[in-house]
Amino acid sequence: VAKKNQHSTLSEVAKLAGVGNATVSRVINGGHLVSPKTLTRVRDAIASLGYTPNQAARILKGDRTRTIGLVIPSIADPFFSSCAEAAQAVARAHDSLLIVLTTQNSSQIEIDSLNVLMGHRPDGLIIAPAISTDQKLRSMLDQIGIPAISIDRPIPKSSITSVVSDNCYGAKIATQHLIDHGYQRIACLTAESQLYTIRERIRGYRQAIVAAGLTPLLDTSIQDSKSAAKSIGDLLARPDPPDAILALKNSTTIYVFEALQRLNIPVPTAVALLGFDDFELASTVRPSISVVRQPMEDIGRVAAELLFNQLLEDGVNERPRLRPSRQTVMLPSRLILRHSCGCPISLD
Amino acid sequence: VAKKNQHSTLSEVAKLAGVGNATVSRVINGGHLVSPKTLTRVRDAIASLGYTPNQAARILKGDRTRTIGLVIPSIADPFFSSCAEAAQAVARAHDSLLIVLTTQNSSQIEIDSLNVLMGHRPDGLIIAPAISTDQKLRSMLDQIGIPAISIDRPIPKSSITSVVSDNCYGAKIATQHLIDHGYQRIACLTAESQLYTIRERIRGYRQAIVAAGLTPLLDTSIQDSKSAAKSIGDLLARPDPPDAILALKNSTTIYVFEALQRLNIPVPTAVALLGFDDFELASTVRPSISVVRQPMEDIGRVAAELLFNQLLEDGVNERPRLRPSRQTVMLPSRLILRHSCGCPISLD
DNA sequence: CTGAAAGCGCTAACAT
DNA sequence: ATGTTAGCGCTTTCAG
Repeated sequence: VAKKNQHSTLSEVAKLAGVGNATVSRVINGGHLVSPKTLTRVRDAIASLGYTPNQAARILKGDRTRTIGLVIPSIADPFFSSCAEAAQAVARAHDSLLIVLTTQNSSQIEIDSLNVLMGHRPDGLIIAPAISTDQKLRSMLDQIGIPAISIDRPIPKSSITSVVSDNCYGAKIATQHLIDHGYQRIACLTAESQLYTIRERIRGYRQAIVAAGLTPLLDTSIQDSKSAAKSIGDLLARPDPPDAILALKNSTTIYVFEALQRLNIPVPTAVALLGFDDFELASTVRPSISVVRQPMEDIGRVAAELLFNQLLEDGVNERPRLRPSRQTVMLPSRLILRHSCGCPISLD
Repeated sequence: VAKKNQHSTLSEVAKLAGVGNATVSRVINGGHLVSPKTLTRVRDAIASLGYTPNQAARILKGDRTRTIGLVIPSIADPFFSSCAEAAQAVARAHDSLLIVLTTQNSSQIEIDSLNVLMGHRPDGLIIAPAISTDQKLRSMLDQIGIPAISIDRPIPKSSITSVVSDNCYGAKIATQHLIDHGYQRIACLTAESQLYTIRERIRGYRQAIVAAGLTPLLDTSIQDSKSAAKSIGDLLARPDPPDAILALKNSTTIYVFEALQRLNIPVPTAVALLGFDDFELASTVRPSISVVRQPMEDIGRVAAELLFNQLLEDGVNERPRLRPSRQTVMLPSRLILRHSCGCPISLD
């Protein structure tokens, strides 16, 4: 007993308007080549039936589905939700639907999500890989046969273009800024040192430190404010205690700030602090926290624009070019100076 | 010159495996009623072709599309992205896809989004109405013929179930808490007083104030920390200056905090502060800020669960019952006590 | 257990 | 300017 779909169909509209299917189809696709009278009649029929074209049927006809996929670790993470918002705006401008799937940073869920997504035959796809070195992911992405772009994390050895922020440079100028302030022993604190973004930032930190003839001091074990406090305690107990701290990711910045506060260590006088990733209250807390700000929205926007560019090109050339040459687009981070690094800027 | 879709099809799998279409269909739908030998053969064929069933074609066959829609003002807003994350988890558990569309709080975009969404024939839909009193929205929702649930804001005069937090009660206990502390002149600061949520909170504030025989003191003009400072300045200049402030929404809480800080007004000694909506740094700033915390994830989760319940029921009864009786589900807010209200809790 | 065949709603030739 | 018709890829009777 098939429960008949209660949605009206194109044929019903055609019948009601007393025209053929093709005419209705023309009307819903812009109404060209249709006489004004018919146009009105059909539009009235559509309105009175509350008809909406069934996308599944259109998609089934082939070619473009006007759908793109976005696969990200989490939708609640400000970084990725900003990317998603920007990507959605671009998709909308191209008259396409963005389907967002989350992976919780699990490779398995990622593969499952990709399979679900592919069932909907997206025209293209943007992904922030859970584990960018994952072999399965790489081969899967090579198989799917639609343009893909990675964000936040490049996929090594693949031909996939990626859009990332200039993590290395951002960390480098941040470190350099601390050096310019005259700090000599700059510690670098972080977690998740296996991630591409973090490794890049560490690299930037190292470059600046070495170039200045200083000694790197790295602790990658900051899981929460407790471990931050422990780390800072250990650091300060050394014969050569740090006079500045560079935190390489959002949570670390906050944990370090909390720890310094709890340990009653005056910032920036005893120890200066410079963090990564801006957040709403960075300018409100005392002292306000200087940070490297990543262009989150830009990453989502540029990735989506690049994707649609590829789609357009592929549409023009008959067969999609084997692969557009791989590239990595680096978007500039910005140093936001506040008080915690020792800058004498006045609050407003 | 139609560019043939490069995806393989069910028929191709069938040909390769040397079986009929129906058999392949059975395999991808669980593999019941198929002999083990055939099963393996078909599965191998599927794997070697990298075949993924085309959802559009399945959907076209009718019945369930295993898709639900979520229409929210913004995906970058922590409140809604938390809802979205929770709803997606529920959808996934029901083997369904969640399609998220944003409205920027514009009624027009909302209607457009709804139309786009309906083209994909979702089984049901969750919506946080841009303007919950909007007449067009209401009639549209009544037309679409699929179960819908609203979140955060009920839709008056409609039969749509909604899931909201107990804004009124939350504001009431917050106010009561301040009263219990002994504050006598409690001002209430907010913005967007036309929104349902805010109106409810104002109601709760009033109830508590009046019940205690105190005088309400309301300012709904807090747009930023500048206007917060102005408002607070005015308030303190009165002959009967407030000794406590209740902020009714996230941004107001922060603006007020910033303003108090900038004006060098000691909290909670000169003026106590209690805010709405928890945020990551509420416990980090000094003093830490007491707030009413809304169950954001629960709202998304419960709404999705309710929706799937309705879908299941509708599936059982032949025709969807005219309308399940309308209801409003209120989820409890919680008072998170920290220092800003005057509580002597020790930080940990 | 398995296959043949009839559509699902729409688009795109091809006719008229 | 408009109607006819053949599928798109899949599910689902209905017969073997």
